[in-house]
Amino acid sequence: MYVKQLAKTLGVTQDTVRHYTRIKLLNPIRSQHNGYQVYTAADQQRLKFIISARQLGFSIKDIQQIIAQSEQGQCPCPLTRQLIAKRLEETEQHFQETLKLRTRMKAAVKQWDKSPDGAVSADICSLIETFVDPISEVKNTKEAL
Amino acid sequence: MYVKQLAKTLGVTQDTVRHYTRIKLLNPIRSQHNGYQVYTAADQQRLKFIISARQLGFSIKDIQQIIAQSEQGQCPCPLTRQLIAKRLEETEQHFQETLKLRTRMKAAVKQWDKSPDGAVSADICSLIETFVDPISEVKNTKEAL
DNA sequence: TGTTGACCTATGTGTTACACATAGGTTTAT
DNA sequence: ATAAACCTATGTGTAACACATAGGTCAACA
Repeated sequence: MYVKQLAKTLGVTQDTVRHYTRIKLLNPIRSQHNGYQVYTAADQQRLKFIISARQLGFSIKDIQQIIAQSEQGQCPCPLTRQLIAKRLEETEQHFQETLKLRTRMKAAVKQWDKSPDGAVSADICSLIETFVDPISEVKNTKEAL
Repeated sequence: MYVKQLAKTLGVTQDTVRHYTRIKLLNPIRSQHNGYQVYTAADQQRLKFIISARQLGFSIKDIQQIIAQSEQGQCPCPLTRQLIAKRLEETEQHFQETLKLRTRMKAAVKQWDKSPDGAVSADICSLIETFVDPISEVKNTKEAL
């Protein structure tokens, strides 16, 4: 099976398959005939696993670790539990930040809907420069009390 | 003012200042005396603007465009409105994806809390391989009706 | 058998927004 | 003059691929 076929079968891009191959997550065989990478059923199973793990938020390095441990005959489940706990924390963090950013952006759009374009002054963009984040405003107000 | 001072004044890292300098977002002067980058008040104002814009979700390329337009004597506000609309869409997308990922991860942790470590079988990690996403399950169930 | 054109592949480079590591210059005290 | 502390510039690394390029392969057709 060549790269295109494998990629199509599992619903990823060829570049993704090639990327995993470059970093040795997949280990196809070089065709003596034409130099192409030939993927076996084992590679396909491996790729399927990688996709599942990626969907659960594991990084590629996580996956490499998990696979390595599994290949050494050890049960990787404890490692998996430990890794996902860490990743979940990060995702939570990231989620909160994204939420805040979204809120801030919406506030800006709303504020700007009522603001005229600024004059070309010494400033760069008056919209951006005069925007006041309601969130930090509330915080600062509270702190000032 | 050298890089350290500027960075400290505006609360960013020296690497950030250097990065902006490398990509010409900041344009300090080379000291003839020692080859160091010397930042002026204009650079400081510029950096302040960049920080504000970054907090609103603009990419560095966005900021480059906005500044370029401003420097050409044009009011960048219409561009700014247009760009934030696009970025907000992206952030919304990203937010939804992060939310879904978080949900999925939490579901996995919950499911795994009740699962024993799998046996070392032909599989790589039974936890990951047997995880069933409740979200897509619901979806598939609905579709099957 | 030779050749054309469609299709496929491998590999190098680009992407984002910086962080980190290295090597070496500067400054101040001695 | 010299040593220690501090500062700087610059090259490289990061995550997870996407994109562009160059060239090989294969089936059909002459």
